[in-house]
Amino acid sequence: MSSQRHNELAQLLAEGISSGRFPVGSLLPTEFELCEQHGASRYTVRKALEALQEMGLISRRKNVGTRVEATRPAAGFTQSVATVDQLAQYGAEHVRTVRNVEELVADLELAQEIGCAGGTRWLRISSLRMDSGKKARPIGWTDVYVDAAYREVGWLVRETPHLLISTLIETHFGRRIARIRQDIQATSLSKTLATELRAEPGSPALKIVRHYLDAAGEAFEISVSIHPADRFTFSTELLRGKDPAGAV
Amino acid sequence: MSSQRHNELAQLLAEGISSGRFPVGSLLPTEFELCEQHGASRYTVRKALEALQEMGLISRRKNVGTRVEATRPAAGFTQSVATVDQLAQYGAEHVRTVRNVEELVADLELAQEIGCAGGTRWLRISSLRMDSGKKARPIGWTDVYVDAAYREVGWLVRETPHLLISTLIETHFGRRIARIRQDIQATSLSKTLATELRAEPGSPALKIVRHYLDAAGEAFEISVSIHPADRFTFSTELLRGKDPAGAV
DNA sequence: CATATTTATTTGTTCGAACAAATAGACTTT
DNA sequence: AAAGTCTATTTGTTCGAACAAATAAATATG
Repeated sequence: MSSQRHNELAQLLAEGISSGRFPVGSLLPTEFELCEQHGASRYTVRKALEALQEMGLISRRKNVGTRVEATRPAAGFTQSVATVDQLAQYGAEHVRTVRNVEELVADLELAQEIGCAGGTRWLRISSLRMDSGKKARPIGWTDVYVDAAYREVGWLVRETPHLLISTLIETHFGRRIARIRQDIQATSLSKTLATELRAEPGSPALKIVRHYLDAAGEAFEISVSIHPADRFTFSTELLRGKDPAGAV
Repeated sequence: MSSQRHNELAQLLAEGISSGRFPVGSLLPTEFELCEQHGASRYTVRKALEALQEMGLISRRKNVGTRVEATRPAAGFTQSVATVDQLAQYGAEHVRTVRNVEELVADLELAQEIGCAGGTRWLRISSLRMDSGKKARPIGWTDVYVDAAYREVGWLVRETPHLLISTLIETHFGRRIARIRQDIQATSLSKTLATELRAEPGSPALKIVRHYLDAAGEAFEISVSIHPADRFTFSTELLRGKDPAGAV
């Protein structure tokens, strides 16, 4: 599999670095020396060094050489989400069915659950997430708490069952999401929710709480989603970033 | 600055892609064709394609060619994780206690659970995650499946209870993580796990499955973590990126 | 007709060679 | 001694060539 020459070499060197044979701050042998020492072409040597460089283990400068920077990779991974829909993992095939819209004041229990100040006013929009088609059971229940100033979305929301509420607020009120905080927990289904979702009471479920924050850090929308365990998986893909600009 | 041949070529091709001249899903000219068309060596062409590949604009397969995957590099909201530790949300205050190391062949059930091919060989390292201090109950159980080729980590792992196994593999074997896929589900605790974790059997728990993939997309490590609902919340913060390339 | 087998195509890996660009260190000049 | 110049060294870029590995498509085989 990975027994290509440059992979082997990279591994060898990485080992030498982590073992301390090539201490941080010291210089590795030059490319040509490495060629001789390992009987490899310069291409192979360079490809191996390239890998170490991407891991952030070494840096290189002309007429200086290859300097050891770290004993182990500390590179960054990033998740990239193009749209908020994508974050919520609701595609066009998922539709919202609004079950209840209600204005309320956060008591202590609610404040605790969604992490807001007690006594604040919210519009709560409760809805089922359906797998657009058919008779299938819903994939989740969502309570969206919207800053009471935007109570008009309570109307809009029924007309556009495929749009996310956060999108509605962004487009209709111009309040731009700057940051989203997302907490994922396991929980078990309450009796009332279980009947709505046609699932077993007490069975395990995924609970996702999202805070939509503006640039000032104020949460103007908070959503709480409950998904029965067998109907929803939250998937994330993290990619390693380049950052050739040099190390931290 | 970037007037190297391969940089120019990369830019040219990226432009062709975003303009629609090379639509998503279509195939780019073959390497040799690009050589002729642009009077460049194959090395130069490949280096340009490499760059596009890292941007996620293209994918490549032998005897198929170079397929256009996206018109522009993904942007929008990004989560940034500096280290793999951070992703796992294990800080220095969390320590691993290895409970079992075992080599096994994936049967259908396991293949299903961790999403690998049936019949593949793995080394399974089972451990408890402790809140470094004290008498507190463990925060989770982790089964790490490592490509059987790296069975030696079975030893290393006991000597360095604070290092993540993925880090061990990167430094000792030079196999670089390019991508991490993470699936989060709700589940309920089995009897055996419940006793290990000193929790109620059948109580809800968070199950996190991570695939550590190399550049070729092959998973060389898979971890399955189980956290009792009340002891662990998975938190994520997404920031809106700039993306001057134009909006969504 | 279904199943191996072969073949052609395309990307992946490796080599050897040459010149370019940067720069540390030695050398020269003022 | 300070400033500029040269030079040797080291990484960076580019070329040309050859073979390996994967695999889609064509062909042969049962």
